[in-house]
Amino acid sequence: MANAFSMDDFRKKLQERQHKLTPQRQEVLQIFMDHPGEHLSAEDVHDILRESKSEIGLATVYRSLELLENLGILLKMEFGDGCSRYEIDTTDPSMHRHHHLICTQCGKVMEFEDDLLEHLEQDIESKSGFHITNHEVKFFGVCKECQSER
Amino acid sequence: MANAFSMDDFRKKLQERQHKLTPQRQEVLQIFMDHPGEHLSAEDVHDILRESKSEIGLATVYRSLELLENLGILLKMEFGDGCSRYEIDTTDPSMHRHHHLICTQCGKVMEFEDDLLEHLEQDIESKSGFHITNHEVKFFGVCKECQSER
DNA sequence: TTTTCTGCAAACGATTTGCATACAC
DNA sequence: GTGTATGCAAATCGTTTGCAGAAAA
Repeated sequence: MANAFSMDDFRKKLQERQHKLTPQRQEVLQIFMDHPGEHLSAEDVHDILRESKSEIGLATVYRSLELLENLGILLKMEFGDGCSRYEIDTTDPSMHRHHHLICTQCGKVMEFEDDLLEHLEQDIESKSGFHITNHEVKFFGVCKECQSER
Repeated sequence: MANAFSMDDFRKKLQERQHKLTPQRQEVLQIFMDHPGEHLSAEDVHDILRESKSEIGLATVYRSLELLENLGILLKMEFGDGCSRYEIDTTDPSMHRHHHLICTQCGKVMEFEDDLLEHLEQDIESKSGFHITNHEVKFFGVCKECQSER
């Protein structure tokens, strides 16, 4: 089980780079642990924090998200709605990245696991000399629910 | 050859929706026809127009791009550099969409043809009930040139 | 104590919009 | 002529940054 991520791991990663473990950073990370499978924007995080208890400056939220991304804890992604969204990076070397299905009617984002792209990556690397480090796949369409509504 | 796109097709599409064929719109489309394989932002288009001859308001460029996208003539895409980019939509039912290889060092964007995703789409549709209308695949990595520079 | 954070407000860059004028039809 | 488009400048929205005070280490 490579991804039982804990606050302790977080502390360690911070120390390695002489960063400090602040309550704000803990709270931001905690939100992502409490909302698995969601794709939260900076505003989302800020709102959730406000609702629960602790007000954190929006700028601090942005800075925390950037830090968490640099530490490899969060993944940053864009769904075309004008803001960046994040989720915990559950990638481990033996796992396959998941793809996103984005409903163009209700905006819902679903996830889909697949490993078909492994072959494609190898093919691309050998044909183009490009060294691939990451990929991002988005499918746009209409979800089941929106299809049944008329 | 389904994609010999012409200004006449453009005129027709505009008329269908009671839009007008203005010189500005023609020039914007012409730029994309003159720059195949490039992924131009609104600023890029505006700069090219300025360099060549005709100054067009930036707002008009944005409005033209949006219109061309709605008419299905341009495809809008994001490469994570903070702005939307466009290229002529060369999709036709018998062709496969191309993917993008984005070099995270020099920012270069290359294209890659593949049809592996056809199977994946069918798989997703049958498993999830999601009706896929489009997809977008990006590979991030380091291009051949950047690899050889140290 | 020293260095790194936070919060605020101001700055930013891409994109959008209101409105008066200009132009395609 | 009539309705749509343009150009400009102002507004907007997400995100970033400068700086002084606060808090980890």
